Amino acid sequence: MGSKIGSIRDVAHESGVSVATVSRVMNGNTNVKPETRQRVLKASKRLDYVPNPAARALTTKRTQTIAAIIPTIENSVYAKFVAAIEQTMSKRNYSLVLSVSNVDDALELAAAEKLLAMGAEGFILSGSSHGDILLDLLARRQIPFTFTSVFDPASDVPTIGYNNAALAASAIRYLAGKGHSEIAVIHGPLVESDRTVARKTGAISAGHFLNKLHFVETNLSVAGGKTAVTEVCTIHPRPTAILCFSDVLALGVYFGLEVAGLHIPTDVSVMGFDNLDWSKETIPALTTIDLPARQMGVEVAEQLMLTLENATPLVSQELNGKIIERNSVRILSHQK
Amino acid sequence: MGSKIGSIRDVAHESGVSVATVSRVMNGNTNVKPETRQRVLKASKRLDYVPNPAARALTTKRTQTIAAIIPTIENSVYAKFVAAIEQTMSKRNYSLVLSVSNVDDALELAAAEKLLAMGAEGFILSGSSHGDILLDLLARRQIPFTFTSVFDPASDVPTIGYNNAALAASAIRYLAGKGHSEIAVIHGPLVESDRTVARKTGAISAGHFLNKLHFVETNLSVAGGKTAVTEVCTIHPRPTAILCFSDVLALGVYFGLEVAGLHIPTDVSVMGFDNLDWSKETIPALTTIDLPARQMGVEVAEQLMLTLENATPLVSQELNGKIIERNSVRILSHQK
DNA sequence: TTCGCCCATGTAACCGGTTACATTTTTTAA
DNA sequence: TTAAAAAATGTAACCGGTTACATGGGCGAA
Repeated sequence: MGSKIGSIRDVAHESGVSVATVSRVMNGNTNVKPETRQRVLKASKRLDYVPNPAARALTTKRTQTIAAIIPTIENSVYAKFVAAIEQTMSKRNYSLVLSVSNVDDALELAAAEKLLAMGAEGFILSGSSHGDILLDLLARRQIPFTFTSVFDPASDVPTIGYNNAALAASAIRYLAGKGHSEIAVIHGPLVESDRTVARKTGAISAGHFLNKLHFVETNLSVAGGKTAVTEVCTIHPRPTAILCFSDVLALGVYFGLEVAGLHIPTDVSVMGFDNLDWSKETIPALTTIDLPARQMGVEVAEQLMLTLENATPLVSQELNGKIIERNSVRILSHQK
Repeated sequence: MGSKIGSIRDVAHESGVSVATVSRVMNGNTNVKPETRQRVLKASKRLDYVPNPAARALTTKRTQTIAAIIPTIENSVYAKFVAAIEQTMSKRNYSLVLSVSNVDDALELAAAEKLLAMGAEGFILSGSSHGDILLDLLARRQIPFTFTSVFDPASDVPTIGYNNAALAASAIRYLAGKGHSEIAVIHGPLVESDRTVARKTGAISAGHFLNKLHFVETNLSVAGGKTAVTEVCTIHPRPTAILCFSDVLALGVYFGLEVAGLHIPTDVSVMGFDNLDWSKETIPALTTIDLPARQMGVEVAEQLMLTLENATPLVSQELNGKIIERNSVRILSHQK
């Protein structure tokens, strides 16, 4: 009935050594005679001993916990990202605490304070626009943190991600290269995401020589993409291509165009952003931009762990997205 | 340059009171004179003081951390579930540590040990089939835990979820009621999910009076659903309805049927499971079974927190799924 | 005025690890 | 054989909170 959880002193007593030796065994310290080690291991197994993480954290000042604040895991690419972070950290016995929501600086700050009060040693933030109070807080406490999903060599904060503006620009250029000059761009709320803003900026910069670029803002969801189509259809002349800043939107567009009786890519070309798992399965298969979400998760997790262990500084890193050509974009014949 | 993080003694010194008083203020204890409280609050703000969670956990023996082990967050309904858990716990200052992967008992055990060593006080497990070693471990340590996504009043472990067998049976009955008697059922790997097994069992029990029920096992993904269609099309006579044990599969089926040149619901009816956000947007809108993923997350989080605080026992709870009729299932006229 | 009680506050032990330093044991070298 | 060096192990302080218990001040009742 020993319901009490065993402590290191119990193990020490049980195996007839001191607590220091037990501690050494538990931490893989080499200066322990093999047979002593065995004895301790046996005893700790017998007592079901697990070192108390709070006690350990108290002395070592390490919690092995990293926080991530992300906008949502419910759809899209964040789930992939989070899964990669979790896997990478779990390999090295770190844990991830997650907080969802960063549309609002105040909410994000509150979440961060909570995460901090839980012992998070490092922070993963999404995008590059965050409240000064939060950034100050992290700086004061000397908490390492990175921005993700963006790459900006000019930022003081390390950024690990891709160049959203350049990627959007390349998408526009790709479509232009296929002969499209009337292009609609569907995107999620600008106020919620600096990445969306960057993509829009990039699109504009690449699109100024085109007839027209039409931006349609909608909810970042399948439903949002679907309803945006009706707005696109009111444009004259009707755009020959729709660029969606997310595959999720593109899926909505597929359904919206079906409702409108428009065929992809014969009547309208569609291009996505993200390269989610299913995007190659749509009919027609979706031409999109592959974002290295998984790689980004691995990268950010690894850098943060390294920094926490060796105090090496975090470094910005650009990950490359690339256009995946499939069948949803048509070459405009009258253009060639 | 006071880079050192302030401790409670610093705050005590700064505000000219004892550590006990500071502690009382930080914990909202009432026995503190208002003006003293103010003085302490000021000082702690000035020093950017945040109580060390490890030290607190060490004495209180509470970490306010709950672990969840889920099969995947990458698609489907788990993301919703996790988001709900996180939100619910975050309101009460609990944190969620997540581990992804439970296809394998050994892996799951390893994950659980890690989570335990990180101080998880409660566990959320998915489904009802888990290794005995894990269950013993949790029992020995007296860690409260629940099975989720299933409801089974006969289980010794509290289950919070829905009755998978009954739901699948009701889906079959629904289709049969619409005149379908040749039904294909597409589902993910049986070995990976006892919920899938339960659904299959339920479908069989409700379907024994039908001409035929054809089960097709595939990957639990859009791609899996799509490829399963080709197998369904080889069945003679061709099933008039396809029941998918996940909306994700159903989406794949939509694309697969499009490839096969079959129209929904004219040629084939399709029914899903989950009621993901986008399922009402498909063309035709998907008839499916709504699973209360969000509610399940809230429920399990709340129960666990309650149990940890008041030692109230966990109780099984059935959440009701229900059929959402939309336009992807046709009434077979020759049947009426 | 004095006793007793309550409220506010302080003192110090304790939680369970880690680790610097001290001590004992073993090995190496002369 | 013995001193010195190296290896193994032990002792106890410390991390930063919480809290039981001790103390002291203010006030009402007698």
